Amino acid sequence: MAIRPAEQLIHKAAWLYYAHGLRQDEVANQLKISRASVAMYLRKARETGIVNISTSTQLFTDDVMARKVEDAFKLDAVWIAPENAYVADPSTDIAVLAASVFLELVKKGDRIGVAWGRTVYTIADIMSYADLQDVTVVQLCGNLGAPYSYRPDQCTMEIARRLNAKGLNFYAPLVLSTEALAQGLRAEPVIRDQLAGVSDCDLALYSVGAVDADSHLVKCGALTPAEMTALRSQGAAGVIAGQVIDANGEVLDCDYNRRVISAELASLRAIEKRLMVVQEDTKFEPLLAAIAGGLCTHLVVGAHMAERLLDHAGAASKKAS
Amino acid sequence: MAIRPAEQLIHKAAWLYYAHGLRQDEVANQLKISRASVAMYLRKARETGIVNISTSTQLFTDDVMARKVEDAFKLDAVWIAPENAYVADPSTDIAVLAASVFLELVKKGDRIGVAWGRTVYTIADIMSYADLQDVTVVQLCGNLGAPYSYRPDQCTMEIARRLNAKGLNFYAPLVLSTEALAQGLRAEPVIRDQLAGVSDCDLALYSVGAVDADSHLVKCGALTPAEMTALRSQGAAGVIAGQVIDANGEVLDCDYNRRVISAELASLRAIEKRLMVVQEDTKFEPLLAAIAGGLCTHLVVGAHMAERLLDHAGAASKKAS
DNA sequence: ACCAAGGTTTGACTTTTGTCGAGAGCCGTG
DNA sequence: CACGGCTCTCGACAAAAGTCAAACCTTGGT
Repeated sequence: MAIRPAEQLIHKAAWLYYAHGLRQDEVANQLKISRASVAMYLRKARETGIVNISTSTQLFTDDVMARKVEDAFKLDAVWIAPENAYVADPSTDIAVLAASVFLELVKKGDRIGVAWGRTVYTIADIMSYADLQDVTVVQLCGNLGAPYSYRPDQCTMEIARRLNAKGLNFYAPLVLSTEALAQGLRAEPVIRDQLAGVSDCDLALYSVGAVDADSHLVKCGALTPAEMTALRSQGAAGVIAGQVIDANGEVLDCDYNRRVISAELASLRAIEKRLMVVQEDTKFEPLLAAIAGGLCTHLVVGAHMAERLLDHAGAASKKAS
Repeated sequence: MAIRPAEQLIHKAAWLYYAHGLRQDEVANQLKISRASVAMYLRKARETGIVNISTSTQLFTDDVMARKVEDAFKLDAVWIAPENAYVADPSTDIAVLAASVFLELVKKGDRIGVAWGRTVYTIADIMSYADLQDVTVVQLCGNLGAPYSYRPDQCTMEIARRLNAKGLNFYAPLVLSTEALAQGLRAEPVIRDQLAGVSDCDLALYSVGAVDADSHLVKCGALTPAEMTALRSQGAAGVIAGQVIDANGEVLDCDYNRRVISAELASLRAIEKRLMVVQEDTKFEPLLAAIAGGLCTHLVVGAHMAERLLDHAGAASKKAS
């Protein structure tokens, strides 16, 4: 930096422009710089989180359907992204909504647990910047080998960066080749502390993975397609933070899970706000499993998925009566 | 309204524009309306608090001076508005800052106590809109006769309006002619409940009044200039929520105070965050009194006032040693 | 002392946004 | 059922904001 006009000037410009409502050229005059610079500073201010532009996500919770889903599944809050595309790329719609919701849920001083996956990374990627103080973002599960780009540590770091928060990574592989080694690693102080700290989180952000050949676990090489199929027949219904869960949302008793380094589901359940985001319609079963397991208090889904959830709940209650 | 496109459309437009980052003409296309309408909706969205643009007030707390004041007076947080005008009208600068700070301190579900005065009204007036849910704004003290425009109920209502919150007014005169009547009124359920509810607040916003002929109490006819002078010689040092306090920040034992309907200082002290805003440099003594009385945990002042505070603190500590 | 690299600043240009008055649809009322 | 009064809507213009390449410092290395 030249003479580090950075922070100070950016802040002043942002202040005059956004708080006082001056025009850019007025700001330029006050600060004795060119209007072009002001424009640039303002962009930086937005990118740094010095100014915060957020839009209320009310509309998406106020929806009747959202209320029904809340009631049917006893969730604290549900947001439904209207599928009836009023936006160019509907697939990012859920992510944009999720990012807004996330930012609305975060408070200063919070500790946030973040899992991994395409969904989470997409959210991180489009999330706007904020200036939360004393926020810590912790990684919920071990890392995966290189080939894939939505690595747990990347998700954690990226979100921490956007929030101006501290990122707490831990470097252990997500899955090891033997159970004994996994146990050993889990006992390692660095790892143990990290995992123990998960239950102290105020907010968790994750998605749920499908149990099929398209799963990240397969793509990353943690499991072969064949193993995945086998797990499925053993009752696997979804993947949470790298762990395979059954239809009740409990850890599936299988060799793979015993070799995984990740936060225990009990720790996750101890987190007050568990924000789950599901983009793909194909993840219906996994989502049901996650909800059944109490792994989600706050939910962001598309309209289509919401309908399926309601249908399911309706059918279930009819059968019960 | 034609077919009440209001909420829904405004919200969608705001969403596409601010969250998705589309341009106005793109939004117009999506929504099948003209760009001009979009521009109008967006303005409404901002005015309704559907979108929130806030700028961090960090710069003003990060200041060295602010830290010193915090330490010297044991305050939780201090914001200093630089007097060295880098803005056209420096007097509103403090108010703008105060409004931002206020919005930063408010949380969803909060209960907020608001006093009255020019300062408070100015803040309310320039405060941007927000969409806080479940916020209640309560009036801290009785009302004043008509002539003056910064009436307690107006301040309360205006702030409530900006926040999309519920305003809780109570209609009693600030000061009565006899002590007996005041006592009677205070015992009245409507009034008593309101006053009792003050200590449940999470945040208070007020300024401190001067004890001179310019005081609002005089201008509003609650006191004559002569009475004010008399109070001054009895030890009056400032005015908080309509009550006269002495240099220690305690209620002055005088006839006037006994006739006032207002929140007790003890209730005010029970409020976690007490945000005091002082615009005028002449209110030095009153401010000292308020601080001494523990009536302020968060403070917004101008640079000049901050200097005087520090000088005072420095002198006091020197004398002590 | 000179040069290259990196970042900042600027003026000129383009795109985007704000605004205004006119027109159009809807309602309650006489 | 025609009439103001009302708000919403639109097109066109003016204003403001965004962008870019070039000029310009500052710094650190050679």
